[in-house]
Amino acid sequence: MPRVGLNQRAVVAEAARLADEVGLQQLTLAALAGRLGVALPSLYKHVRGADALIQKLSALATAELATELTTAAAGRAGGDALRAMADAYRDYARRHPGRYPATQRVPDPADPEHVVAGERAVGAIYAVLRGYGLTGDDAVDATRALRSALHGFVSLEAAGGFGLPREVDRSYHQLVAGLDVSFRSWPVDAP
Amino acid sequence: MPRVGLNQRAVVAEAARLADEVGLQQLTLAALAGRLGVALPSLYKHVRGADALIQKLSALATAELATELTTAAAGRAGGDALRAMADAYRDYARRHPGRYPATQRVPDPADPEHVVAGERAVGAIYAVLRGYGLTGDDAVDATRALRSALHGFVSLEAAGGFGLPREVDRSYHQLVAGLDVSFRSWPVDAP
DNA sequence: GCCATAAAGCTAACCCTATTAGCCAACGCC
DNA sequence: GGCGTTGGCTAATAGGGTTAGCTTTATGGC
Repeated sequence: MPRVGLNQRAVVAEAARLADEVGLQQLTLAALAGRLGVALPSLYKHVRGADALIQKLSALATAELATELTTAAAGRAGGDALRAMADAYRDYARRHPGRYPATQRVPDPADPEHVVAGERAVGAIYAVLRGYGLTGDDAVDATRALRSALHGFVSLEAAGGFGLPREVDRSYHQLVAGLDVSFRSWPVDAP
Repeated sequence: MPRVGLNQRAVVAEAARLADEVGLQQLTLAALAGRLGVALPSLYKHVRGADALIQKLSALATAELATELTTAAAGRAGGDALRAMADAYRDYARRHPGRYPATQRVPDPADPEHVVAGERAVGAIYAVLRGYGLTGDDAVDATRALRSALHGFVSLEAAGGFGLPREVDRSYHQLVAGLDVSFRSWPVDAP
């Protein structure tokens, strides 16, 4: 009986592909094992269990997203960088409907790769905000605002929450333009 | 053997309480049945199944949220109304960590109560935006932006996504202030 | 008051997923 | 070529959801 020759990387990579096809909720060890041509319990040689698998998938997706955000913002500044990054963000979420929700898991402190990926993603946002002259507490608030707006939009869109016929692209464009305006006069009012 | 005397309302209400305690993901028919002092299959006399239960829970939570948003905005206008509504939104999500995520399910078209609840919630937002002079497509875009920002913030907060020590209340306040600024000059740029 | 019927509960059985234990065989190294 | 490591397997357990079919309670018409 020849071996399939799996390792953790391959298992997680296939899990990511499967998640994108069927959705993160429907990602099941049974289906994954079937995909890999292996019996279900064999997966336990490579991952600790279902939860650990998703955590690893989160690390992978976060790293991918961080890279795409960084690339998008490279060589741009201010509103240009913001728009490019926002587009990259939404684009990733739409191309990877299964991986994207996994990126919202908080990184496992025991997984250095995961932690680094998370820092890279936040760092990319920070860099864009620096272009608006934001640092310190203001940058923290602005980062949270940006993440909230992008994540909120993208997840409502994925959930089918936008019923009306009005073009979603236009709405996203407006949202990002609104963020640009806000960041220009950040912090918006005195506490 | 005396009857417990359940009905769908009671089952869904208890499901909502349980979800708030253990999380929507951990809401299980088995646990719910135990709570209600009934065997698991008995629940099928009142709900079609696990998925239908969550959909009913979504209808309940959406109705509650719509009411709270409407109440918060009543008697206020402009930035005042926006802030009151945003506070009510986050407050609901924090008081009801299990119900809140259920509100993001798209309403079941076959459930008139659910549909109405969804319309009331969106209507409350629309009313606030009318205070900014927004109507038509602009209001659609602004509604999506507002929902995205609030939902994004609240769900990142619930997921523990805000690691830094910076006060979360302050960040939320800034986010809402930023929305206020944006809505004042909406639409932000020409398409 | 009585009985027919609908509704509310039950048990039993089945399927699917995750997990653990323990066995066996393939691969890699010396 | 032996031999340890390790990647795969089967079997078994537990938990959740679902369906079928039975029993008993409440209820309403007469």
